[in-house]
Amino acid sequence: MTQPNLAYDVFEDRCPARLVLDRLADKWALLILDRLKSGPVRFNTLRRDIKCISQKMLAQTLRKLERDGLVSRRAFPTVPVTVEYDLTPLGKTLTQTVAALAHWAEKNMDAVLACQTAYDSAAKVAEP
Amino acid sequence: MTQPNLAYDVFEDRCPARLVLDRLADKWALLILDRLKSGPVRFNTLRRDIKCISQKMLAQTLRKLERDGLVSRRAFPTVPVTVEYDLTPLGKTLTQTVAALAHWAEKNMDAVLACQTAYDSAAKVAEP
DNA sequence: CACCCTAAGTATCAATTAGAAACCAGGTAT
DNA sequence: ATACCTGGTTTCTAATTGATACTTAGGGTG
Repeated sequence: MTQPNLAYDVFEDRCPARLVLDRLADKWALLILDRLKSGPVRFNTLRRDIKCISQKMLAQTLRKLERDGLVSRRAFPTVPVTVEYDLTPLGKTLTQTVAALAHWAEKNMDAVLACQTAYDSAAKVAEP
Repeated sequence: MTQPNLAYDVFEDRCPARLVLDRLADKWALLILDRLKSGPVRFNTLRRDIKCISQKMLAQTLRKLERDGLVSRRAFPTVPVTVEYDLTPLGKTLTQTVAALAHWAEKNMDAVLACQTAYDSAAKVAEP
């Protein structure tokens, strides 16, 4: 696993791949990408569906994802204005992976929770 | 895609799956998990390999991953003390997915960078 | 006309979090 | 004695987040 075949390496600080991973390593970004996997969604629908995301973080994260070419924005001159967000082809190449992460979280949540409880009670015993 | 078959849903705010995703949606956690995929690694090796991670964030993230049952810690009474971190069986079920994310970043970095440049120059034109 | 409604955002400010750097324990080597 | 090793913790500052309010542009109602 120590084969730097690719020119890029997420472990390198200067490597732009690190920046890209950093963008992906974001709760809201992952949830947005996952929510968009089945087709275009409007701003306020995202806001409603991704519980407790603030308007600010939604707008901010969408803008970043758009800048990165993962999400596209289309505004329709309806009234009030309609704005649709969708995955770009590049964004679509991520859906599998993002969905896998979200799915892992849902599937293994119980195990993680149990580990946390065990860890915490062990710590309580050790540290009187 | 609107089938809440699982009892848990990352889109729900109260759902613990959200907490788990939140832990995974972290730059340092992903890099640590990825670095550990090929076997146990010592603290300072992690620190050296994951460029520019601070001691504080490394210790903090390792502690969280340990609490979540994804990473195990073993201290050997050598001198100076040796501490090895390793993936737990639960942690190992994540390696595929995490590696896929890291790999995606490395593979698609150029495309993302190009999109960013295009986005920025378009913005510069639109906003004089 | 005045008033309130919607969608899709910004602006503002407090609170949380990350990062940089120093410090610590406990032991070895010089 | 002094300096150095590992594996941390503490402290302080800078950046990010979250909560809340405001904006813009138009439309419907009384």
